[in-house]
Amino acid sequence: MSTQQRRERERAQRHDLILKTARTLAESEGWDAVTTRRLADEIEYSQPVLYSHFAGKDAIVAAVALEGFTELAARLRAATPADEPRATLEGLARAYLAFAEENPALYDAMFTMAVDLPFGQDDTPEPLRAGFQALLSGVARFAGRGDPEILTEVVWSALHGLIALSRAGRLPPAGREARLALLLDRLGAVH
Amino acid sequence: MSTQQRRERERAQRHDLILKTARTLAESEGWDAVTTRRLADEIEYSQPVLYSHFAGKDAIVAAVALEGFTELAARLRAATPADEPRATLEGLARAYLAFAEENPALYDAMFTMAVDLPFGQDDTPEPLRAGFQALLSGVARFAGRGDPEILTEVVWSALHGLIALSRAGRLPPAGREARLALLLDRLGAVH
DNA sequence: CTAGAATTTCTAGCAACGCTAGCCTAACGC
DNA sequence: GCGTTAGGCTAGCGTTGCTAGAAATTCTAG
Repeated sequence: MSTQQRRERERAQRHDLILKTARTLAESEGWDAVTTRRLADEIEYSQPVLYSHFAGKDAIVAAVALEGFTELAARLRAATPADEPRATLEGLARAYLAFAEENPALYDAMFTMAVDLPFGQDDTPEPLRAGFQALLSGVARFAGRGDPEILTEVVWSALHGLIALSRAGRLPPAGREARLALLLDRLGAVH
Repeated sequence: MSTQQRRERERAQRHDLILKTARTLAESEGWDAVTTRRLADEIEYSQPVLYSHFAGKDAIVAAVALEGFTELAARLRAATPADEPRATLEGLARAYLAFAEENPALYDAMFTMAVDLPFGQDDTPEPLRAGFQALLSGVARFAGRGDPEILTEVVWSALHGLIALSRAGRLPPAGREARLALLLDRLGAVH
């Protein structure tokens, strides 16, 4: 009985090793470098073991993305709310932008690659729900008469848009703070 | 002399045929279906001819994306400005969203795939410049005291964010109009 | 009209990708 | 200590983007 427990523990460790390696590799050399061969090589196992843990490469990316949502949610919860609406939103926005900037590959996995992570449905994975909830509970503080969910979705969209366009080289880096200030002015006021 | 002109004309036609076929195929079956073999098959030539027109598959996607920017610019210019700021922004926003909705694969090529189309730099291709300019000239009408470029960038980011998150299934379709209304309220007011 | 030259197009194949069948080894339970 | 079983590995399939070199076509000139 105990040997089986040890095996399961070792399997769990290898499971985490795969995810950790995939993430590290993606962050340092980009997702293109994360091939099944390269990944197998890094963890010092052969390719087929990957498929005993995950259904395929997409599933690995999706699992990494889920980790990302958990971390993002934690970052957003750690953004301490201020007294004023605008300052509260600023804290959330800066936490969100910092997360995306510090973990570009992870953010890509969450929003650009892992398209088939359902959201806003019954079978939405818990980490995704937690991520939205963390943003929502912050935004709800200054939603005023409006629907806090709608406001949260718009805030989220705007932040994601800033990141996506910046990353694609469509927005000049110089105007970063000015764009954020404008966004906070417009969305951080109680209506 | 005339035979060379005919050849150049034929080459140009085939050039356009490749782009048209790639775009149609992408729009109907997704970019995954656009392989060099499939594309060669559709235009009834062999693979290597593709490489006599474009440096590689990425270059084909980039060329399709450029077409997209030209069309998007036209759509935005066609959005007739209204007297009120909010209505003007609404026209632009609806034109932008409609374009993205009607040409999902094209929009993907423009913003998700063709990452190496430089922007905001000296060597920015003309269609990209035109696209931003079309949005800018509309937004500038109600920029108020603020920097119209910054406002344009934020508007653009917000719209792109809405599209990107919606497409990834991250935003419930039901709230579409509500999100747009909120966005117009906040960004379409003169400050 | 024909022979040689030049250009264009195709056939065939390379390396790398995600993924899998089937053998082989090693650990386990009795 | 031995048969059984679980797990990992080798080898290979089909597909991808891309390219070298042969084949075919078109043009030029006598």
